[in-house]
Amino acid sequence: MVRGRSPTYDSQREQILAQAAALFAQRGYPGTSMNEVAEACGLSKPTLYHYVRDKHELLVLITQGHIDRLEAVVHEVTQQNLAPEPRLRRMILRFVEEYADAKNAHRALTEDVRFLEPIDRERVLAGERRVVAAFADAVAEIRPGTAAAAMDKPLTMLLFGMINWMFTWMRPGGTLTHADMAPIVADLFFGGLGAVRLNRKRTRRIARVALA
Amino acid sequence: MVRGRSPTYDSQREQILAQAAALFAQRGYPGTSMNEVAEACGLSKPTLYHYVRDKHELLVLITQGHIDRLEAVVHEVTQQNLAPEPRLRRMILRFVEEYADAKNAHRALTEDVRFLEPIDRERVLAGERRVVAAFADAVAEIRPGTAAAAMDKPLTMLLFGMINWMFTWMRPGGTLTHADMAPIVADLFFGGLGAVRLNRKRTRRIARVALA
DNA sequence: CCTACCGATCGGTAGG
DNA sequence: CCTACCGATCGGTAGG
Repeated sequence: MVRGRSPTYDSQREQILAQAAALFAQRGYPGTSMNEVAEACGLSKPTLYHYVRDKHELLVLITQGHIDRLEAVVHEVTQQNLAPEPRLRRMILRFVEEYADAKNAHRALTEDVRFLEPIDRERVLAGERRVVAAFADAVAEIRPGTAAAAMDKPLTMLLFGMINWMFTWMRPGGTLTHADMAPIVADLFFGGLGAVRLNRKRTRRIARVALA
Repeated sequence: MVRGRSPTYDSQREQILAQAAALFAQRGYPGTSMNEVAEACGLSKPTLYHYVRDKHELLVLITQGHIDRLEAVVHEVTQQNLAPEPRLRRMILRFVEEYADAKNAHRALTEDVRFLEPIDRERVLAGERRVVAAFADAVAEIRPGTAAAAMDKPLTMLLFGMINWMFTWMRPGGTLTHADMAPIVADLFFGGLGAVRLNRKRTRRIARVALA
């Protein structure tokens, strides 16, 4: 006969993760103390430790949870069987929305993943690689041909740069929302792909590098 | 009669800044101890404190020095009196080169500026704003007209996203160098500008927001 | 330029 | 024997 956890245990834990993510986003993982996490949650430190094993577990749950949601978005969009361009446009929009909803977890993912233990870091980075691969696949289908294929990944990373950098300059209460920016990012990227593709001299040079 | 500093004082100080920048880039500012800085420099901690007043001064010198160099690049390119597009292309290339040379300082600038004291942070951010304004001016000259002017700054920030994000995924020893990427970023951006500009429906909506 | 320390705070846990 | 907490303090280490 198991008495079980408090009915509020899971929601309390979720609130702790949200507070910790906000503090990690503001002050970084090493710059955040468990005392501050406890205080932000309105809990004593021993009570905080009732809900989480240690500081490290907070970072694991925040970063892994975020990358899991991003992977879920990728799978959801992939299952819609869209053509490459609408598929990538859809993924851009859904990612920007996800970043806006989970901006604290997103910053922790981009800046604090280095503080994970190797085994946890490797699991998170594997998720990141699968996400990047899904985007790069769409880019590759939009840019068919073997010579320029070496540029699919770098171009995909430029796209991630535009959307990952948005959280550094967009104001939460501004007139321009994340949802407004998504189609602009997509237009800029798809419009720009044509300009990069048409540069034949470079394509030949890149192909030489790829074959070397 | 002043005995003066050791002739190696300034070079020793530069080496300390370089080592500290590398540690801040790896482990973040709060995650780096002065013991680690001293050890990396092959100095005792008291000797380290002979060259720098405190941990904070290291961060000030690293971030301010980097933004000063970036502003110098802006002024150098501006004085060449190029047309808007070649001017912006030149700035992109020179920035990417500067980031490659000072990637540790660049990461400290982007991630650790929040740990500066308010007065130092404000000075650094003022430099960043002048740099962004110089890029945004070139973007505005490339996209003349009043209706779409509200998008000059967001588009400029997407450009910064592409180049600022490069340090997270480019491998120092890879076949693709930072100098290779600069014209690709420029092609993608200028090619994409046309696609964003041609979207008249959105331009009207953005204009309404700007006038509201 | 060293050892030896300080006030404080770190992440984490004791007894009750 | 579980959970949900408290005031106080653990062993070590931070910047200086």
